[in-house]
Amino acid sequence: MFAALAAKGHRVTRQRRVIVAEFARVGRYTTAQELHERLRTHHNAIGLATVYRTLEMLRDVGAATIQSHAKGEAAYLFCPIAHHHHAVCIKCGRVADVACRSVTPFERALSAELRFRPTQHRLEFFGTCARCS
Amino acid sequence: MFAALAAKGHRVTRQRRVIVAEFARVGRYTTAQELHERLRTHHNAIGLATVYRTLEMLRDVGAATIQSHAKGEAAYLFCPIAHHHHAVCIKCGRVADVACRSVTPFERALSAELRFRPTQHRLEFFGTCARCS
DNA sequence: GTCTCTGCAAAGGGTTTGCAACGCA
DNA sequence: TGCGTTGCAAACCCTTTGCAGAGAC
Repeated sequence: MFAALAAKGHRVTRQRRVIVAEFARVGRYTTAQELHERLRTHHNAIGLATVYRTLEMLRDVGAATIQSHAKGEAAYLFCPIAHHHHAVCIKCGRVADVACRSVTPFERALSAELRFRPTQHRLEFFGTCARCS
Repeated sequence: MFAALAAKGHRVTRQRRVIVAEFARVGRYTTAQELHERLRTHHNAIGLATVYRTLEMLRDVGAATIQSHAKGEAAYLFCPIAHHHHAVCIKCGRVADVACRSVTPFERALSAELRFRPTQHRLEFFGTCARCS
């Protein structure tokens, strides 16, 4: 994970370690503001701008995804693994990773019917997780 | 479409007709600012706040979806029909509607393996449309 | 006639930026 | 030592809000 940073010429600093650790611990979509607040609480004062810059950097190296559903703050999810999908719990917000499968036939239909050439897709499920059911 | 407004106690005004017409014409994700600019160009000066309020109202009556992928502005898509998916062209931005199918087996697997109870999903394809290929 | 809508401008608030000090590599 | 990073605060800019006049029904 940190190796990916170095590979892109980014440095591994104390702040980045702390932010990434906390970000990974959250396990759901979170905002820069919330992360900043959590770090303040944990006695690791880190500038808000640094949190924003770090999240943006993580996105750049493919270790985070952004999604601002509604107006207001942008939500980031720590997500360092390759292509897959998400099952988002609408009660607790926790996000489970789900392997990608069975979208291919759908894509084939797209090509045939619309002459649309799919190169990427995004699939998210919303519902209730085991704990919240 | 306008009937849905009346049904929810909204009024059909000149501004709303113009905004909806232009919004529907766009055929891709667009922003309040862009819509406002297009209307200004077309000699239909309408306040920016009115554009924002109208988009929000359309979302309320289920005729628009919002999605702010990146930072900055929120993107709205005119989308007055029931559940379906989108095929977004990464070159011209045009969005084609795609009927929903073949996600059910995936959902069943989710229930079985994660004890996650899916109630909703969102699927989007990105690629090149017929015109841009 | 009533109650909603519009336009304007100001307020609000999340995000970015400039710059000097700091600290990985 | 060199160059990326941090922190602070100010700047930005998208979005919302307050209010008086206009308009839908």
